[in-house]
Amino acid sequence: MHTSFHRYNPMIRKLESIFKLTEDERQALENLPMQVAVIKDDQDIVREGDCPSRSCLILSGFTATYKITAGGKRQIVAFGIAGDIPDLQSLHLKVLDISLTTLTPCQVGFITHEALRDICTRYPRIAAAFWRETLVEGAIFREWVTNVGRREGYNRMAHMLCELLVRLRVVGLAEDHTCDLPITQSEFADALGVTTVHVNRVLQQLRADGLIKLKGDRLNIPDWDRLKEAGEFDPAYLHLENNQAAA
Amino acid sequence: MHTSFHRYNPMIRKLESIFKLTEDERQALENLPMQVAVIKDDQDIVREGDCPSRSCLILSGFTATYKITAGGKRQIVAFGIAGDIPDLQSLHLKVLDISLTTLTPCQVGFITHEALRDICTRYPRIAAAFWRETLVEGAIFREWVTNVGRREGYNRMAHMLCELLVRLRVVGLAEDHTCDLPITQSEFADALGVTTVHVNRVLQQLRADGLIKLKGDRLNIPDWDRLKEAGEFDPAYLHLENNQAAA
DNA sequence: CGTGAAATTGAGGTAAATCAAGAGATGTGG
DNA sequence: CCACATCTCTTGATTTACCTCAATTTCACG
Repeated sequence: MHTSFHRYNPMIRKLESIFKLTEDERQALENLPMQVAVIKDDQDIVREGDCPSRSCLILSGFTATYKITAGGKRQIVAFGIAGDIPDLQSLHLKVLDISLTTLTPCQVGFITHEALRDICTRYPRIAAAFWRETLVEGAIFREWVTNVGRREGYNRMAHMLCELLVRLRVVGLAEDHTCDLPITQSEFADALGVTTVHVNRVLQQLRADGLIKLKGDRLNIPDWDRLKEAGEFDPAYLHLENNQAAA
Repeated sequence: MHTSFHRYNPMIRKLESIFKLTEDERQALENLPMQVAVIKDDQDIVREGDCPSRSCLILSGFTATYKITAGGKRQIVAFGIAGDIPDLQSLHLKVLDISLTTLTPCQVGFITHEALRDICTRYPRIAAAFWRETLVEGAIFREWVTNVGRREGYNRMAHMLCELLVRLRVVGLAEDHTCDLPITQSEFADALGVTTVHVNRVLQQLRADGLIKLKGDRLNIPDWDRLKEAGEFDPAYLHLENNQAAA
């Protein structure tokens, strides 16, 4: 079925960059029952405290996984892009400890936990691949702790931009050193643990230093090596194995 | 076998607080081949970049999972206590993105990935339980990002102490509101993304406010409610389900 | 009882927060 | 198509939480 192949493209593409799927496994993934929905921007998909019975595959658009502190501040703990399943954890953790929102209009596919459990039982390698996905997600969290805990604003932002570009490359959403990046400065602030004002100043500095060109939703990185250096960025934690996107 | 039961106690105890293990499953866990080792304090168990062929179950003692930035700063991204398998990720992620060190003398059990894969194949519920463990670990990382990104030193430290106490309770290493906590101020600093000096000042403030008593390795929390409030601590992210330790 | 690690204290400096205001964008409805 | 609201970005002035540097004191322990 061409349509269903197309739908799953970003996730399958990501899995195939690590595992060689058998024809059977690929078929099983393509035929996973999925309810596709189009969601406006700034809409919560699930909320902290929910007990969802399905998980959400991002087909297009950007999402943010976030928490609100008792003091009312928002911390974004992850950005989601095409191919990600940001709440896959809910397959094994009953109550959600995070909220998930769209940053842009998104096309998402809801897959029931039942269907996911079923495919995991029948295809242990797919189960391992999903497990692995959540482990990579964990590795990214570790890097974020380090980024927020031990780097200054300037380098922190540089690191974030490096990560986003590489992840977008993996799913074919970046050509070379350019990509669409519809994330506002205030959203970056919530992800980096700084204020909007500071994000603004740091971005200006990065521009002035010739490390990035950022205009509207469009990011271009004229000097990848220097940006990587500024962000102390080593893509090893993304566990892309031999994927060229890391280069 | 009494000895092997004893060895696995902390991990099995943790799993059983969530899953009801069948006799079969419990036997399989107790019989997991494990190479027990005693390790001095401040010894790396594995290092970033390693490709280990086994994972490490902590039987006793405290460990830290950390990264070193290009600038030479250390960020601790997790504390490990009895029952944890801090490098279980290496089962599916070939290259380690973190280093693991002992903070105190530790008794650890090395379990080969082969043995782990084998038990996961034969007991899918155990596979799910291990997967779940790594998901809870991920949830803790998310909370740490939030803690470091959005709370001030004082509240950040309060939060950390709350988390440690609850986790120690789960494995029976805390009575009521008291526990052994052999973590130095400089280690707390590396975990919280602040300096040792600042940790010291913040701890003094917490003591002065009557929220904690901390003398040497011994932590006592005279006013749990106020400490929780200061740390904005809600144990939901630890996903303890009905475990009393969360109370 | 000495010795090194851990904890503590003080003084001065800085990255980033806060507060406040304005300038572009972008979109909506009349 | 313009008026108006709203969101995002930008800039400046001031404040502060935390850092840096540098001693000193306390403590654990062989």
